[in-house]
Amino acid sequence: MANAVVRTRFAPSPTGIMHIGNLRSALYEYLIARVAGGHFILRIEDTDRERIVDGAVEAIYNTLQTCGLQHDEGPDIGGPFGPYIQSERLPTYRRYAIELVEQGDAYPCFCSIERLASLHEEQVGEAFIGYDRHCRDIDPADAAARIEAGESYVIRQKMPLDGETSFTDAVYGTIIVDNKTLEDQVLIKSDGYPTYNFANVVDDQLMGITHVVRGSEYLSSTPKYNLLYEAFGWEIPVYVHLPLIVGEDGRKLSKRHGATSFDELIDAGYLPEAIINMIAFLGWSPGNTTRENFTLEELESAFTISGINKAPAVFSYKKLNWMNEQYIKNLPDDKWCAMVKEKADPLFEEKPYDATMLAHVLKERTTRLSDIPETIAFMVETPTYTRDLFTLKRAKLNAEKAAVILDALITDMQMLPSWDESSLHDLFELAIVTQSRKKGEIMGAVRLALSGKTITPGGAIELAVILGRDESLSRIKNALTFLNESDVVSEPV
RNA sequence: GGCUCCGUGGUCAAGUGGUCAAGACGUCGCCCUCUCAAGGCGAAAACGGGAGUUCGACUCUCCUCGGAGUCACCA
Repeated sequence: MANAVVRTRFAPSPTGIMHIGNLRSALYEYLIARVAGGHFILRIEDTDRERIVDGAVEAIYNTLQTCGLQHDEGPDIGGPFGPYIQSERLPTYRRYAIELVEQGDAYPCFCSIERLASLHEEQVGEAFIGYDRHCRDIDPADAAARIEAGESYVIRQKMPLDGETSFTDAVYGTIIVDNKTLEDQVLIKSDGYPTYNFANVVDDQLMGITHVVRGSEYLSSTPKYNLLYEAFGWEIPVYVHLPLIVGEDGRKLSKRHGATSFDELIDAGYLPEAIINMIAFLGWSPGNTTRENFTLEELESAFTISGINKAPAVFSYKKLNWMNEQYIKNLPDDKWCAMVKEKADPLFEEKPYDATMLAHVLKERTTRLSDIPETIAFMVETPTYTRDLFTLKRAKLNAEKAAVILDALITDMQMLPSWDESSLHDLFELAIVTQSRKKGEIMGAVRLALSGKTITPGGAIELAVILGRDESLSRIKNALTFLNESDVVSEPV
C-alpha cells in the first residue's frame, strides 16, 4: 500500500444540490490525490432509485469543473475501472454478495418491511439491538427454495456475535467497537440494488482506491465495512474521516442555515476560487505558516492529511465575505471589468457609462457580486436633493456654499475640452485655488450633486467619469436649480 | 438511551511538557481621507471543570460536564 499510487474518489449520490460539505470532501479527496501525484476518481452512487433527482449528475460535473477539481476517471471520461455509475454495476455487486453468502458471511433475509417496522417500535426506549437476526439461521437449502419460489428477500451481512473490531483512522486515530453493537446490515436490497454499505466497499476495492476520504458521519459504521474487507480477504484502505461542517448553532449544516449549496453561494455572488479557499480552511490548516490565501494550485502542493482537524467547524459567512473581497481585489482588471459589466449593463440599458472607471471604483468596495446593482442604483436614477444632503461637517460645507461653488464651477466644466480623469482633476484643483476653498468643499459639493447620496462608491472625479459629460452636467444643473430655488432663508456664506 | 467522536477567544485555528498561549475573520479605537471603502496602527477577547502523573501541564492519565455523529431495504 505504501508504494501504491494514491487513488481517491469523490462518490456523491445524484440526489440534488451540491452541498458545501460534499464539495469540501471532493476538494480534500482531490488534494490528497494531487499532493501525492495520484489519481482522483468520480463515481456516481445512484443505488437509491427513489431519491434520484433529474439533472443532479450534470450539476456535479458543472460544480467540479467550475471549481477546477478535474477528475482523472469518471462516468463522463471513462477509465480502466468503469463503469463509474453504480446502477451499471449491479451484476458485480450480486456476484460478490453471493460469494459472501456461500462462504457463510452473509445470508438471505425474508423479513417484511412491516415486521422490521414493528421490531423498531418494540425497541423504542430500550437499548439498541437492531435487527433481531430472525433469518440468520435459516437452512441454506430452505432459503434457496424460497428464493426459487419468488419470495422477496434482501441479503444481510452476518456480523460476529462477540469480540471487537478496531481500525486506525488517519485523523481520528484508533477506534475500537464491540462487535455486538454491530447490526446485520443489508447488503443487497429487495429491488436488487446494493446499499451504500456494500457498494462502496466493493467499488473502492475494485477501483483500487487507496484512501477512503469521507465525512465523519461514517466513522461509526466503518468497522462494518472492515469486516467486509476481511471477509473478502481484501486489504483495508487508509481511512481519512473529515470533521463535520456545522452551522452557527453547532448542528450539521443544512438548508435552514442559509445558503449551503455551491450554487446558492455562486448566485449570492461569491467567486468559486474564494469558496474553494474558504472551505479548504474549514477543518484544515497548513500549520507552518499563518497565510490563509491559497489558490487551488497552491493547495495542491501544500495540503497535508496531518493538518486536518478533528473538531467540527462552523461555517462563517463573515469570513467568506472577507475571502471573497480578497479574491475580487486580486482579479485582473479586464476580468473584473467584464464581471461588473455583466451586472451594470442591464441597469444602464442604453445610457452610456464608463465601465472601466466603474470597475475600478467597485473593486475595493465589493463584497459579493450580487451587491453591485444596489450599490450603483443611484447612477441610473434621477437624484433627489435635500438641503441637508449638502451638509458636510468635516469639510464645513453646507447648502449655501454648495450653491456658490457649483455655480462658479459649471461654466468651466461645460467648457472642459476633454472629459477625463486628469482634466477633471486639474479643473477641480484650479477651482480650489481660484475659489479659495478647501478640497473637501469643492469635491464634496460636486460628489453630492452628482450622486444625491451621502455615501458613494468613489469620489467626485470618479463619478463624473463614470456618468459621462452629459449626465454629469445635467445633474449638476439640477442640483444648482434645487439649491437656488430652495434657498428660502439665505444664510451668510 | 447504546455506541463512537469532539472540546484553545464570538468564529476558523497554531501549539504536540517549560511560550508574556501565534495568526486570521469579526468587534472596538486611532490614523489616512471629498463620502464609503481599501490601507496602516492599536485594543479587548481563549486552553469547559475536577483529580492525578511531573520540578513543571493547553499538551499525558482518569473522572466529570457539555456538544455532535450514528443506530434504515439513505447515502
